[in-house]
Amino acid sequence: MATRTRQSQRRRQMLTRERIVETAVELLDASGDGALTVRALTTRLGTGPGAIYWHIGNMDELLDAAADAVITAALTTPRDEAAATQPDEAATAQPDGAAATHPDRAAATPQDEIRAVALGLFDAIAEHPWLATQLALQITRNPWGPVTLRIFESIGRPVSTLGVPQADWFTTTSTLVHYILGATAQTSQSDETATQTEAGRAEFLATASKAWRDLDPDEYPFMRAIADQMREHDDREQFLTGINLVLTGITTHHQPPTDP
Amino acid sequence: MATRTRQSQRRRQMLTRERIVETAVELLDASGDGALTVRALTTRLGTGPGAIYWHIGNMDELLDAAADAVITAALTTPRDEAAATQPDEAATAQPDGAAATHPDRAAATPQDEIRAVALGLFDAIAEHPWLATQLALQITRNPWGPVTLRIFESIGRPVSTLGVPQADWFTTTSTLVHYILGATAQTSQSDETATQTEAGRAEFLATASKAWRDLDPDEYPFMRAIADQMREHDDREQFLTGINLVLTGITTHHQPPTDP
DNA sequence: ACCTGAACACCGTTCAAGT
DNA sequence: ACCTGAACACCGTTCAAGT
Repeated sequence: MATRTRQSQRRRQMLTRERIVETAVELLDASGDGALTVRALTTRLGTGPGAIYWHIGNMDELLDAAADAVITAALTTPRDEAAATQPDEAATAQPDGAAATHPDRAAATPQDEIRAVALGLFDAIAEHPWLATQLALQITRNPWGPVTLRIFESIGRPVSTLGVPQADWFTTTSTLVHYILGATAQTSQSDETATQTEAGRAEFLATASKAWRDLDPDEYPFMRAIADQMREHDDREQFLTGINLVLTGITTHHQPPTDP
Repeated sequence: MATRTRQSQRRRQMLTRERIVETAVELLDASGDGALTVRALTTRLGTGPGAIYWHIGNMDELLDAAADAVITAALTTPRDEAAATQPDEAATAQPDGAAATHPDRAAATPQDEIRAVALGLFDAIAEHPWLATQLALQITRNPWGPVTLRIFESIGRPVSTLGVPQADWFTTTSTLVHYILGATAQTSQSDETATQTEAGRAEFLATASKAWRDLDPDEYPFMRAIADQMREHDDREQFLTGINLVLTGITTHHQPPTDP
């Protein structure tokens, strides 16, 4: 039968840590957060649990490795891909002021580079929704693990050419990274299936908007006031605006306007 | 024996959803993230699992309720407490520009109110470390759940009196909230025990700083460059600086300086 | 309506035993 | 050195049965 040959084929290639991490990412991509179990791995790899545990210490380590692999790819990928991965959406959803997404070679300005890295992370999480949860967990449990380090380095590099005094590099970069992580955490997607199509997303926004307007006026006056903006907003655009807001804060804090 | 009487005492007061949530918070505070199990609840409440599931739908719902309870308390608490909860630290660690922590009545300026709410969340997470993980999980799994709503409302209210056009309220508030959530997620504490004492924290910072300096110079030039700042930084102070940076970005973006 | 407690399905992890 | 597979401890959750 086909099953037997596929299994033996799988068995034929040797089991490595790399192959386990690869399969873990596949499982997570295919079926989301709860799908990565040792047993799912063993059936897909045609082995037993002991084989897995020979190569990886435990489940958390594997989750870390999977997240690290995807994040590293997202951060080292040529920046153009970030915009190219979502072809149809990019055309409609991408508004003005997103010139950063198409630098032909090296980024033009540090700001462009920061925007490009941020969008790279944003898009990576859009492609791998489990990453949002995983990033959040890693950052709380191991705040200076390899993933956080890589993100800090990627954002910090352009920050260091931004003109802020070196003494402020750490705090400045932290502010940017923390915003990026907070924003991507919430933006991942509310309902994995409903948000896939454009119509489904519109419906979701309309529902949420209506829910906000129906809130208690005494307890939630602000949320009611912005219910309309909720319906009309675009996550990616809002994310970029936030980046620009923080960048404005950083630069104006350090270099008061030279022209009167 | 004492055990028997205590148990029957517990049994005597009726089991309510509220009492279950209360006990859940106690367990989480006492022993952290993994300590909240149905069985731990049953022994502590002197019941069986069936009794628990009569009052709460499932474990996730209980976790949500626990987080909601603590967050709500942190957001409605008179702002003074935020500074008062960490008496000795507040004296040393609190630098300049933190006048916001002691408004005698209503906050003086919107900025002060925003800082006060943010610090309230920061301190709540410092007191309940499991909140960091829980907040991160909730925001990714249910981006517009009650907890997020409450935080948005608390930040959005002062934002609406900041002078930015109403059309930008949602995006502006999002930027602030996302920064706050990202920052508090990472800041919770690296090693729960080691960071409790001042000496332990200093040692942790020194170790991390040294680790950064020992990184690969080609891969991590930036992290190496800021290793010193890591050793000397204070989380709370850095958090406040980040808030101020974002606030600067918001206000300068909307009201160009009127004086030349 | 509210609670009991045994039972179920499903985890991650271990480890003697094989090759 | 690398893998097998049964076994263990521990989860969340259900449900017939009681009061």
